[in-house]
Amino acid sequence: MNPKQMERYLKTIGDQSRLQLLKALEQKPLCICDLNTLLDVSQPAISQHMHRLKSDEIVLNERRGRWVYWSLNHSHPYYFLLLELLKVLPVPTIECSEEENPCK
Amino acid sequence: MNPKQMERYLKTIGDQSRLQLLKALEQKPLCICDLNTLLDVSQPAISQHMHRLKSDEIVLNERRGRWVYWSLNHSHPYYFLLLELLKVLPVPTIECSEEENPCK
DNA sequence: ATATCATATAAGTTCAGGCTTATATGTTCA
DNA sequence: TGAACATATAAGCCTGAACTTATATGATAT
Repeated sequence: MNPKQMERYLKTIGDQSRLQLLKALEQKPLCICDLNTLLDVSQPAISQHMHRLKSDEIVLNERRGRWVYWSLNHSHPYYFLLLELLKVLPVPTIECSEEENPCK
Repeated sequence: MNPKQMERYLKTIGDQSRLQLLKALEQKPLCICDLNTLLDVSQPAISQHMHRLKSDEIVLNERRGRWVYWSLNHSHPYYFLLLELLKVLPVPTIECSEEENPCK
């Protein structure tokens, strides 16, 4: 790995919004509308963050009907290093039950 | 640690110039003029990078006469995580002997 | 088929930060 | 003391990226 590639990886995870999204996904796979209850930004912003993470293969996604579910890529070379970083972050509050999140 | 603080740390190390500077310091303490032979940027740029790293306590510095020597801070909470990242980077070529570097 | 809902893409704005050059500060030594 | 050298600070430029709103795409279900 060269410095430029490592910079790219660190810039991808080095964003407070994406760190919170990753922390939420550490618990379980979630769709965009679940993740949208976590941060105070627009739906396109969430989508853009997730695609940035995907372009670096840090997360995986899978469509299930109308929803696209996102999860951590356990096979990423820095998956364990990422877990080490996420360890010290607070678990965010996500609303993903039918009663709480109107998207279900 | 909150997401904003972690973002700050990752942004500090997530720069290809600073990664190369850190990799060089992993080998041994060096002064600005040594580090200046490593990257193709100006002396003020090196100085600014080092002060950014110092403000996050990732490196330490110590004046010895005209020179200021910089070293990794082994007591930083993420020192070992940093070593893990630096492990995969190539060791840069630094000129710091009297013959090679005119600053000595 | 078409309305509805979830997600993605496009385009534009704003702001942080990494560089530059110019200059100031600090140290040594004749 | 002042010249020479190492480093730091100041100010300005330019690019990338993190948002926004508007709109397009894709899937389900009536």
